[in-house]
Amino acid sequence: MNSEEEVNDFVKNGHQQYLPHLSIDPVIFGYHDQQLKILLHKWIGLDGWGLPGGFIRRREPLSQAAHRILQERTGLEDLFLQQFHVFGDSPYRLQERSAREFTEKYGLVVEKDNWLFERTLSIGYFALVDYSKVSVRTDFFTTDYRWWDISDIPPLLFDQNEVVDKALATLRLQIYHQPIGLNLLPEKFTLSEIHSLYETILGKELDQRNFAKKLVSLGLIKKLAEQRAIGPHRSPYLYQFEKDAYENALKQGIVHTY
Amino acid sequence: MNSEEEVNDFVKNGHQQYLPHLSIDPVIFGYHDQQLKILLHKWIGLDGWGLPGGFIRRREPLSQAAHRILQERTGLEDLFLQQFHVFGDSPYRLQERSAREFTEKYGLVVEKDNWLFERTLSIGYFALVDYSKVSVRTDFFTTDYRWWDISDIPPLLFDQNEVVDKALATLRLQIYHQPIGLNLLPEKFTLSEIHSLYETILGKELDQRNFAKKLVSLGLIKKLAEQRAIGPHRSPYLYQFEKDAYENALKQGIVHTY
DNA sequence: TTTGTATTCCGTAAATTTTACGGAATATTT
DNA sequence: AAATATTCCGTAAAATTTACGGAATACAAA
Repeated sequence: MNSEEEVNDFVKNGHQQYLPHLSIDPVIFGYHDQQLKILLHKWIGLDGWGLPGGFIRRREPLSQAAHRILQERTGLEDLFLQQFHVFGDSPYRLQERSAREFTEKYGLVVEKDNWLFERTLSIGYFALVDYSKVSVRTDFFTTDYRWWDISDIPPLLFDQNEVVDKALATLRLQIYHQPIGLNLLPEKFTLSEIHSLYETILGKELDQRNFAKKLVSLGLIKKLAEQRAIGPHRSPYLYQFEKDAYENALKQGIVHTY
Repeated sequence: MNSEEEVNDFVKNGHQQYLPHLSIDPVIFGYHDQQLKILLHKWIGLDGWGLPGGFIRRREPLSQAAHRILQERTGLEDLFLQQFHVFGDSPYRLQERSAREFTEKYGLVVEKDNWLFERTLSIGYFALVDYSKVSVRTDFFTTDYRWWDISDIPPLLFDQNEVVDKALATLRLQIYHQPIGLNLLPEKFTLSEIHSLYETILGKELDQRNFAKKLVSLGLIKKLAEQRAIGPHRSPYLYQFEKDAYENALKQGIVHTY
């Protein structure tokens, strides 16, 4: 959606294609090189940073909409994506927005009862991706984007700081119950790599040896015979996820601590 | 909403008062006397059992709407009520319903594009109450109700069996991380009572002694000096929740097993 | 070839938590 | 006083979690 024609059509006729009152706002966590970031877009007019949201098509299943929006924004398919909460309490979520303001900011003429100004509840999803593999796309409303370190999130639009906080809390709770890493690490990875991943996401240190013991004893990873030469020091062995156990743990959940 | 006038107004003009495309469908778990049940209403016309749902007012915060709906249906305020999932994937949730059918079943004349026939996503909440303290109210659409044992849920409308299953799974997972019982047990209760409560909810046996030890060691309950005379046998001591620890555990979560 | 550097690899003992389990105590009824 | 029904208590074994340091090794530089 970038040409003026498309944008106009979206604003004027979007309600025919999309459900009003609802948006999907994904918190996209990007991990790479021991850093955990989230993807934010700069919304023009509103002049602030916000989540890369989208709308649900009228005959589109909810989870499909979430995947589509993520795909449109990042080019990624088939990743860890999970619904975590609906936000509909904050004053921002109760307010209807003004058409005049919109016209001033975007230079588009719209009617007062345009669907975009109605009260909108936000369905929060979060995803976990390798941000070095993402090619972010912007559009008419979002001209710029940036990956922000989670320790350094700027003030966001509406109640989206709350959304991000809750997403992070959910992710950190979840990692105790479900495995993570399948699409974030190379097919074959070292213990250090997966260890760093978990430490970074949880934001705290984990004993290297006990951590590895735990994952192995849960049957989630297995040691390969291969090693990887990466520098002037002993070469680490490579590990692989046990797909079956991994899938199973995703579904069933695991009860444990690290 | 019971007079014909009110119902007509709701059907015709409800969209002015309520958000379309969204409903709140609470799964109300009722516990009493070692039985765990859920509240279902018999929906006339649709001729089946379903959850006692409701709609969100246009300027009403989401969680307030959930509490209101519960209050309207059960008379209860201030109880354990929690959002757990949005349902928008099942074919039922994509379908729009037909006006003709509606007219046939309810004898109300409605237009084809009435708001009630549009695709509706369901925001799932679950609550936990003492069903002996509930006075259920019905309305024009729901003439009858019944508490159904969770092991014996009938086929429900739409995708609501899935909703109920997920609610139960969430409850059972949650009880490992957050305390339960504050509004389900008397102010002062015996170990047997709280033990039965947990066994019933989890649907499995828990060692009596270890269970009590755990709750005490977590600081969630404390033993009182009083006993309660209840039969031709030794009288049990009474216990009370430690409110502070309880509230704290609700917020922070506990990591443990039983 | 040797030496230095950076990183990986491994295992055990102590502490804590969880599990398993049975017999004595006691309030009431007969 | 005896019978009945239920509560109360504690310990030992098993399992899990935690804490922790020194030898091995791949490469680079001398």
